[in-house]
Amino acid sequence: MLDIKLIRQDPESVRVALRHRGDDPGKVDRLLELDAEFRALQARIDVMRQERNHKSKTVGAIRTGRGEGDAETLQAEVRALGETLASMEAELAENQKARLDPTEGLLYQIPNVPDPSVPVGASEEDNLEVRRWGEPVSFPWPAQPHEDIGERLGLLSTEVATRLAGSRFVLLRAQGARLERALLNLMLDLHVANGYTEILPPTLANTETLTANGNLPKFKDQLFQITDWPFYLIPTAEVPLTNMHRGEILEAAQLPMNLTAGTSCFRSEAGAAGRDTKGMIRVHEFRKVELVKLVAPEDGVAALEGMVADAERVLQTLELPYRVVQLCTGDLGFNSAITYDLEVWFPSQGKYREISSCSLCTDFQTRRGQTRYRDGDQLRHPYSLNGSGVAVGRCLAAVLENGLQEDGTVRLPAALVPYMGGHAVLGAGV
RNA sequence: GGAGGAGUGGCAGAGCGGUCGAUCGCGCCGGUCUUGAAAACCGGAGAUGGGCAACCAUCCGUGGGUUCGAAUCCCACCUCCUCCGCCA
Repeated sequence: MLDIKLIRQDPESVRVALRHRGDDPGKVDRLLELDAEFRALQARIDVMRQERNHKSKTVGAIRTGRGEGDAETLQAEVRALGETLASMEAELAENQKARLDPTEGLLYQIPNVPDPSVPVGASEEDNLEVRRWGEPVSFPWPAQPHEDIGERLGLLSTEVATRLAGSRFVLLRAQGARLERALLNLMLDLHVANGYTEILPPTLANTETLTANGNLPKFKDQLFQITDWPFYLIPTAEVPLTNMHRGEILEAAQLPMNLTAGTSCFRSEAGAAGRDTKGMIRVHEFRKVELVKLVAPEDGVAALEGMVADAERVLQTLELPYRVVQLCTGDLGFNSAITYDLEVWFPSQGKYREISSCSLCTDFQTRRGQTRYRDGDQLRHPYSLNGSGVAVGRCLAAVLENGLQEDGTVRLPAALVPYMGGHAVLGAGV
C-alpha cells in the first residue's frame, strides 16, 4: 500500500502513475474524499472522548474522596455521551472499511508508483530490451522441444504425471530428476556464496501471510487452497520470505538482509488454458530458487541491479543465452516500482522466454506488512525486493534444448558436471 | 485428541476496577567524568492516528461483553509452554 500522506501531499503524481499503468486515476480522488471525511469525523469523536474520559475520572475522584460534585449526574452524562459516540464510531468503522479493508479498501486498490526511470507504455509490446548475453543457439540440425528430448531420453514423463495428478504436472526420472536437484543445488550454492542466507520455509501459508503479500484477496483464483484447513500452497517463496519479519522492528545493522530459498511453487494457472500446454514451461507445481532483499531505501536501486546480476550469474554459469528486459509501466506488477525480466533462449520456439523477474517494491510491501527498522531515532519502512534466481523447471528445459547435439544426446554445461556425478552428457548410454 | 499454565513497551518482567500508557532491570540515546573508551553518576526515551503547535485520541494476543470508568472482571477465538495419548 502507498503512504496516505504521499497521496494527500502529491495526489497528482499518483494520478499520473495510475494513468501510466492503464488504471483509473479517479481512485485517488475517491480516496481523498473518504480521507477528508475520516479526519473530520475522527476529530469530532476525539473531542467527545476527551469529555467522557474527563467526566469519568471526576466520578472516580469523587468516589475516592478526592473531588467535589454530584457523581450520579456525571454518570448519567457519560452514559449519554457513550450512546452518541457509539453511532459515530459505527460511522467511523464504515469509513475505515471503505479505505483500509484488504478486500474492498480503496487504499489497497492503488498500485505502487512506478519509478521515474520506467518507460511509459501500455503492454509488454512497450517493454525495453536492456542487454543480451550469449549467442542464440542455431543448430545445423533441427531443434527439439524439451519435452520431446526429455521423453526420448527417459528423463521426464507427462503421461505418468497426468495419471498421478492430472494435466499440467510433470514427473522427472533418473538423470532428469537428478538434473532438477543439481540445478537447484547449484543455484543455492551460488547465491549463498554471494552473501544470501539460505532459508527453507513452509510451503503452506496462512491467510494473513498471503494477504500481506497481496496475493489475497485479489488473486485467490491463482492459489491452491487446502480443503477444511486455513492454508494455501505458496505460489512462490517470495510469500514466506517477505513475511518473515512482518510486524517487526528491525535494527539497522540487520540490513541489508539477503535471503534465498529453493522451494516448490504451486499455481492454479487459471486463465492460462491453451497456453504452454506441453512440457515444463507452465505447470501447477515447479521448483524455484527465490531471492529476497530488505534494504535501506537509499540502497534500493543499487540492490535491484545487484539482484539482477545475481540472477544473470546463474544463466551465465549454465552457459544459457538470455536477454534482460525492463518492463514498461503498463506491464508492471501491482507491488513493483521497477521490474527487470530475464528471458532465456528456447531454440525450439526460436524466442526468449521469461525465466526470472526481479522487482523493486520500494516500501509498498513493507508498509502493508508493517516491517520497519530503526534508523537513528526514527522508524522507517525498508525497501523490499524479490526476484527469481531462477525458475528451476524452465531452466532444466532450457538446458535440454540448448545442449542438444546432433546425435540426440544433451551436452551439459561444465558447471553442472560435478553436480551430476561426473556425467557431462545426457542420453549417452545412461 | 485429553489435562493444566501463560500471552504487557527492543528484551526481561511487575501490575489484577479509578493519579496506569503502565514499577524495576537489561539494552538504547544525551550529558558529567576521562587523552579516548569502560565503569560510575545525572537525565531522556513506547507505537499509531489527528493537529503548524500546545495538545488530544487510540493501543497491555484478537474479537465481543459488563461498568460512569477495564491491562485488571466475564465470554469466545488465536498462539505459545508443560504433562499424557498418538505418529513420523
